[in-house]
Amino acid sequence: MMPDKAGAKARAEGNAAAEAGHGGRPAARPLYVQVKELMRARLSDGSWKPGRILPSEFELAAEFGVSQGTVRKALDELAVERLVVRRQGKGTFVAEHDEDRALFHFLKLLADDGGRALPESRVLGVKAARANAAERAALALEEGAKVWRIDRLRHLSGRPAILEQVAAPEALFPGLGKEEPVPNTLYRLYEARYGVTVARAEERLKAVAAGAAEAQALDIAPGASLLAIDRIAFAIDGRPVEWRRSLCLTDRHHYLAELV
Amino acid sequence: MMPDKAGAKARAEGNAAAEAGHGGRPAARPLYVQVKELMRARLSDGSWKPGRILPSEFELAAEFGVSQGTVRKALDELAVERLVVRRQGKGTFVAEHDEDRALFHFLKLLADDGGRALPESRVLGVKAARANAAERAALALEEGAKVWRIDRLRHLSGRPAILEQVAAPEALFPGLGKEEPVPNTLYRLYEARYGVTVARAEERLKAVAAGAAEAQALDIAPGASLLAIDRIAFAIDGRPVEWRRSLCLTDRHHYLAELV
DNA sequence: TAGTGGTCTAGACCACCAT
DNA sequence: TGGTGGTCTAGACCACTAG
Repeated sequence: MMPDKAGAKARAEGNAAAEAGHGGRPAARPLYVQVKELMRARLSDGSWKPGRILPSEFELAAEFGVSQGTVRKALDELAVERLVVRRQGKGTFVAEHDEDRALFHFLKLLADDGGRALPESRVLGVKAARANAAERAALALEEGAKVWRIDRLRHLSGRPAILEQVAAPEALFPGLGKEEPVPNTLYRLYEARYGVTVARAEERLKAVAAGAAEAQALDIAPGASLLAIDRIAFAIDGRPVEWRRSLCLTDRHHYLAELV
Repeated sequence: MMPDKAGAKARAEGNAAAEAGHGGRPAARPLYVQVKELMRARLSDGSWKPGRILPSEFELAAEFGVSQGTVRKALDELAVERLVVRRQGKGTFVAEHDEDRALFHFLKLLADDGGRALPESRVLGVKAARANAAERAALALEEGAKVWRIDRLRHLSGRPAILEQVAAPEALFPGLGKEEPVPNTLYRLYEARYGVTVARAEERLKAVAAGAAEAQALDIAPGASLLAIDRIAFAIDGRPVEWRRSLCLTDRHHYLAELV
């Protein structure tokens, strides 16, 4: 543990406790924030892989030279961010995009009757291309950078309901387009195959009119209203790693948002 | 403080500290959760009014017969729920729907260029009526209960953009329809005039086609795509207190959602 | 200077889980 | 039975605010 300012020497010599809490340490950023960032870095760089168990709070405290309570506060906040999962009596684990989380945590579209229909996908096409301006802006890419574009049609309750184009940087996901088959839950693939964990996302919604091709794919009339969802997904370190645009039929489904 | 099970007598006699943390108390629900619920009740029943300062953590701890750390944990969670606001060096305050929060915290519609245009309202009509089936379902009302219905047109960036109907139970807001004028920020009125604090809300979104009357009000073509937002607002105690349906033009605006 | 919330530590006991 | 996270207390010092 290397704190921001003073106290580093004392800490390195093993009397961290005496310095950190009770002593006259200036502490630019709170200790628990520093511990949290160190742990976040391990989650981000692959030192702690998804699904694996973390050292116990006391072990982490000893390693970082802080008290168990400080480690706990850092872990609490990582748990709120869903980067780790606590299981009483067992330990603390690195969060994983299991099938359920991948499918439902980031998919806010529900059936009007309350059910969650399984969103099965049919891939319409996969190709690599130079990123266009919108993709470069969303993904913070340089001019000339390449992306994979995946077009697919997803079904809800057995009916075509979501027409979707996914754009992902080729540099981050080499060979993604050659995966056979492209799985239904891309985030699991990003995590397992490329070590990229999607931690959060931003979605921007608009109501738009269906174009001719979209109408045909979704089996609706041209000009019908569709819910357009633009999503940017961010990795643990905050980098944007995927951009997708989904056109959704909302005659029997709706998008649910909770405001606190 | 009346804990769930055992320890009540000891606590009432003043040695709560000895019993609660170190003793053999079974503790069905954690102490801090019980403290939190007690404080939530005070916020809900008007004992602690919006804007007022709370007793200090030590005073609350003494009153409830727990340690300051336990009160702190309860307050931390209430702060996450935005029911209280902490200000270092000053104290902890009951959260208030100030102009900004009322306008922007629950309004997720942003201009595409990133600006937040002030949503000015023009009231089209206010009337009392028996709640229809949809309103009864959303607001958990009995057959025959009455609601106020407020129709209004809201402008964003100077253009008509949101056509909205608000439904609020008459029993909860007597005389609401006679307020002159009906203010732009209803939640502030609910709070200041009726003691009802909106704590959270659920929104369900769909893309719909504009009807003739809607198209005229919004100055668009009939059949154009609109974003329909159904919102149910809940008070601190969890009761639904308002239902509103907003039809939004999204050609220059979008709805922003964050997924964690 | 006094009071408040914010951080940090230390140590106790509980509930849960695997063995 | 031993180890884990979960709760609770106690007491210290810091940073901020106000008089």
